[in-house]
Amino acid sequence: MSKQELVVLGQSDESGACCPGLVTAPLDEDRATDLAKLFKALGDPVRLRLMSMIASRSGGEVCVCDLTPAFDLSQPTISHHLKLLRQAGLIDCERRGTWVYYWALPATLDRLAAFLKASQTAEATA
Amino acid sequence: MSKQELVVLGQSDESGACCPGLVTAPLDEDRATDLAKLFKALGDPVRLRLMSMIASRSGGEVCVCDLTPAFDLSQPTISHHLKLLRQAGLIDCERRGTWVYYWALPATLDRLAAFLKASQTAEATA
DNA sequence: ATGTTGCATCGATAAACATCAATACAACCC
DNA sequence: GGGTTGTATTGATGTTTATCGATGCAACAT
Repeated sequence: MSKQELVVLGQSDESGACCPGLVTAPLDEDRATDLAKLFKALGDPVRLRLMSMIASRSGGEVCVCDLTPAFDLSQPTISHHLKLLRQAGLIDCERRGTWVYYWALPATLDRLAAFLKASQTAEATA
Repeated sequence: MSKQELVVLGQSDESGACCPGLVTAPLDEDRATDLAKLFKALGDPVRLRLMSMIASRSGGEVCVCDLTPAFDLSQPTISHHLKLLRQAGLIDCERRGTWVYYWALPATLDRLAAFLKASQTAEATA
């Protein structure tokens, strides 16, 4: 029994076929534009913390009401950052009664990880 | 309710991540600020392509004179992006005669990769 | 219905950013 | 020296972004 891997949802494959990897070959313009949006979404401390707070709930969702008070920012600002993360495909949400719950979309994170992971293989000295 | 993805990965984690990882625990503010700078540096299509062009030269360096003509941008703009990548610790450079050569700093890429890689391990319970 | 609470959207503003032309600098060549 | 080439810096400009207060909307409670 070695590694078993089960991925649901659109993303086809991991580090190898689908995406070249940052180090394996120069990125073409389209892929660069696409991936840069993801990096940019994570390129803000508030969003990175939000993403981490959401993704570290392994089982599932976080209520916005648990996220907002963790920051010294207004509620609309947090809402705005959550929207950006959602537009980037990193998280999704659903309203349940009065509250809105967010959860991570691991496929997108995996895509980034795979893209960067190839970096390690090329430079043998890590 | 919406479908949650289920990712099972039997990898034996030898990445030796020094840092928590995005999914393992909520990021504290300092680490978030620090890592966000890296993501932001890669969050521009031009810089991402530059980074890829530089890093994909596994053995070594790229002359700026090879980078600039690959873009439809002015030379100062490319120079500016290279500076940002350098300030982020992703690349370094050296002048050799008339030309300036850039190379990737894999340790920084590895840090990002390790940070994201942990994302894949945590989704186990659904 | 009326009020209350949780969250999103709108409009405004100040800061950050990408970009360029012009210029400066550094190293070479003659 | 003077001229040329490669790269960085400067200054300006238009665009994007982070942030807020005010407001809107949805779901509950009474």
